[in-house]
Amino acid sequence: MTVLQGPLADRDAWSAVGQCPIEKTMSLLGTKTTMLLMREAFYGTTRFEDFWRRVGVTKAAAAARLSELVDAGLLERRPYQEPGQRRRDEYVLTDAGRDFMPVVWAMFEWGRRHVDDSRLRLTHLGCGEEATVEIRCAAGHEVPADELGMRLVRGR
Amino acid sequence: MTVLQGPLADRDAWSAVGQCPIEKTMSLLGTKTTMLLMREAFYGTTRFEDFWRRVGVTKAAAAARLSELVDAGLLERRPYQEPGQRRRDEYVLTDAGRDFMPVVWAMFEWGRRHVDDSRLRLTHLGCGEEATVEIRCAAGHEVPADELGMRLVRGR
DNA sequence: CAGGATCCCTAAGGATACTG
DNA sequence: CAGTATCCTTAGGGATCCTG
Repeated sequence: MTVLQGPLADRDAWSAVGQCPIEKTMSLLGTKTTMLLMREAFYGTTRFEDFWRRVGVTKAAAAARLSELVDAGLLERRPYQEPGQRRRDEYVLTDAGRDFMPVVWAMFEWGRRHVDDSRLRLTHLGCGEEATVEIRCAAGHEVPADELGMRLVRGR
Repeated sequence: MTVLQGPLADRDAWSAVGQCPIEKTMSLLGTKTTMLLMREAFYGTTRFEDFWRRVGVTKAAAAARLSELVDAGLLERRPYQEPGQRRRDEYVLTDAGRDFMPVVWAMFEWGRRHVDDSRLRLTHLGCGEEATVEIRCAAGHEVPADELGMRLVRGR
């Protein structure tokens, strides 16, 4: 599995490292509804009504989670106006929101392979090939489980 | 964003597709404790005591989530015996568990970049380069948000 | 060390009704 | 359409005590 390097070798001496980013991410966005709202945003949904109906939750739940997503910076409220209607807001992805795609699609892929047996496939529209979520290094190698390590950098 | 192709173009006509794998994955494994237990498993933790202590939860919570992970097939109980001690079980990753790595490390990466500002970095031990979680197609292209689509395959 | 049992608390959601 | 307000239920988790 993941190997801990240098000062990290002793898993119990991690106090200097601080709270884990996984924990912070889960505390902020770790509910089923939140993941499904992000899925919808990736599918192109922007209107409140479409969000709660497609995700299958009540308006109250959708409103609460959408506000959290806006506060966390993954979605942005943008005003729009339909002819003859009053001004409303729609929810659009920010860069931080788009950056969340690997999380959502990694869950999709795991579920598809190990529980769901779904017929849906992620696709690269550019070339038509199937797409997957993978761990890869800056040199371009795909990183298998036993070659993945954790390192502590200094400064920022 | 993600573009829906062919019969999927109308997001509201998805009844044939069935329940989303993301939803199933979150229903099964969507708690903070579960994610942190998987993080520990990736770090190499196998003993019950280490799990609950390092994740920072009570033994009751750890036992409940670990059992779920075993039932879901991500961890496996394996008997071991220390000299002079009774037989106990340790928890080791299965293939399905290793397959869950992109989910956990994608969360890690998002949190590190957008909330935590952590000094930890994923590393490819083979070459020493930094590793990230990315979406890539079978032809080897990295897939940007606006080139990711969803397709419905037939049969299995 | 590896749990199971009990009691209490909190966050997330469902249902339903109401407003601009 | 886009929410807000209220009431209720449930799952996850903390604390504490007990057992093999």
